[in-house]
This record gives sequence, C-alpha cells and structure tokens, in this order.
Amino acid sequence: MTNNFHMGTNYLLKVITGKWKVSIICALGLKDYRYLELLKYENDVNHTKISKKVLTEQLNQLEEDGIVTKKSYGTIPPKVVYSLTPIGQELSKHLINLNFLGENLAQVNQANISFDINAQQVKNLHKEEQDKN
Amino acid sequence: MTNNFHMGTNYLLKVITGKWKVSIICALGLKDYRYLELLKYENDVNHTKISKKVLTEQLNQLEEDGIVTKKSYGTIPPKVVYSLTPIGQELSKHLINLNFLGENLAQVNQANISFDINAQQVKNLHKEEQDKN
DNA sequence: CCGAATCCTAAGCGATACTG
DNA sequence: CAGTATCGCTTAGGATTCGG
Repeated sequence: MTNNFHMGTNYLLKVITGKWKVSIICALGLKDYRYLELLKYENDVNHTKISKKVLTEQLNQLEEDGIVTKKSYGTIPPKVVYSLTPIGQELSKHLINLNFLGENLAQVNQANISFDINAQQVKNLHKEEQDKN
Repeated sequence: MTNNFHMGTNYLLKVITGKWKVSIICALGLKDYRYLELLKYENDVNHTKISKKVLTEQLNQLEEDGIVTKKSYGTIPPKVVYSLTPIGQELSKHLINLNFLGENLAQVNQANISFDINAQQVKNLHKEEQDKN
C-alpha cells in the first residue's frame, strides 16, 4: 500500500462534489431524464429550488467527468436526454450503498437529513411573505 | 424505496467534503496521530502545504460530526491525540473501497490524480522564485 | 505544542432575464 | 424546450500573526 491509497477516492469525491450531483446521479440511476423533467424532479424530491443555470453547470461537469452522457435529437423544440455512462451506473450503486451509513451517522448526530436552505433563500421567503401584504 | 433514498449519502458527503478530510480519515484509519504529526504527514503525502488553521477547522468539523475524537493530556507542552470513532473506522473502510473506482475513473478521464495546487499557491511559488534573485 | 484571530481571494450557488 | 448571460451573496481555504 502506497502513501497515496486515498488519491482515487479524493478524485472521485471531487467529481461528485456539488450540491445536486449525488441527487442527479441517483435519479439517472433509475431512469433517463430530459432536461426540464430532471429540473422538476430535483425540485420535487429536494423540496427546494434548483436554478436552470446550476443544473446545467452540474450536468456539464458530470458529462466532462465521464459520469453522464447526453443525446440531443435535433428537433424543434429541442429534446435532450441525459443518462449515465457505464462507470456512472457503477458509481450510482456505490452511492446508494453509502446511504445506510449516512443515515446511521445522521441518527447518531441527531442531524436533520433534509436539504438545507441557505440565508439568501430565507430572505427570499421573507420577501415573498411581505409582498403578499 | 422512497424518493429520499440518497439523502443519507448526501449527508455523508457533506460531512466528508473538505479538501483534506478524506486524507485525514484515511490517515487516522491506520494509526492515531498527534496534531503536528498529522500536519506533517498531510504535507508530505499530498506534496503541498496545509495551514494549521485549516487542519484545525477540518478536525473540529470531523469531531463535531462524530468521525474523530481527540484526547488532550493536560501536559505542558500540550499533547493532543486524534483518532477515529467506531463509525469513523467504518467510514474509512468505505472510502478505501471507493479508491479503486476513483482510480479507474481518473484513468478513463486521463486525469491527473494528484493534489491540485491553486492559483494563490502558484503565485506564492513565483514569489519565492523572485525573492531568490 | 496546539491552537485562535484576522484578513484576503477564489469558487460555488442562486435569482432573474433573455435566446434559438 | 433547453439552455446563456449577468449580477450579487456566501463559503472554503490560505497566509500570517499572536497566545497559553
């Protein structure tokens, strides 16, 4: 065992670090998605809002890193379908395996396992409330 | 299977996201470390420099998240020893399991798997060169 | 020897508006 | 439908200095 026995792990972590990437990979592990369909799914399952800009960013990075592929049908209106590469499929299985350990840890830590909303989003919620009045 | 089958994974990822955390966990998986000893180890194995502030931050977060524990001997000069919790031990095994997949992915992507140095560090290297002249 | 305090920069994320 | 472009806020990480 060399000194660098964790470098592969580190690289992998870098590839999947990003607020929505795990969620995206796990979603695509079950079925392929079109762009807006995926956007809607992410919003629903995580009970918060992901912007199109960020979804595009994360998908592009995952594509660049060999986790997802996209197929564009040259139609109008456009149709683009995202799916996992073989290695992306394998990764999604590993991620789901980690879920049990993560839930276990969250329970020990008495942590809230749902998605966080940040300060800016709280401000916006406040603003929405005020705009109603 | 609920819609939230990846939330535990996401929580776990959040806990281990941080430039040095994987490296720290894997190191402590092999043996316990004192503070400066760990600092030196991280610098050596990653061929770059980790500041004491950041090491302290990451250790504190890992402690708060139930991955590491520290034991202070009340001596002068101080002696503090860091080690993994049981769940931290389990985590380190999972991380090492991911190493193969990560190396595999890096090879497919023809990516350089070593630690990156960032723009600021490049600037500092330049500065050092210039200061010699 | 083991940190805490301060200051700084770069990157990530989000809201919103616009386009082929 | 599937994205870009622009802007602003927040956070992570690093350099450096000080303290018990």
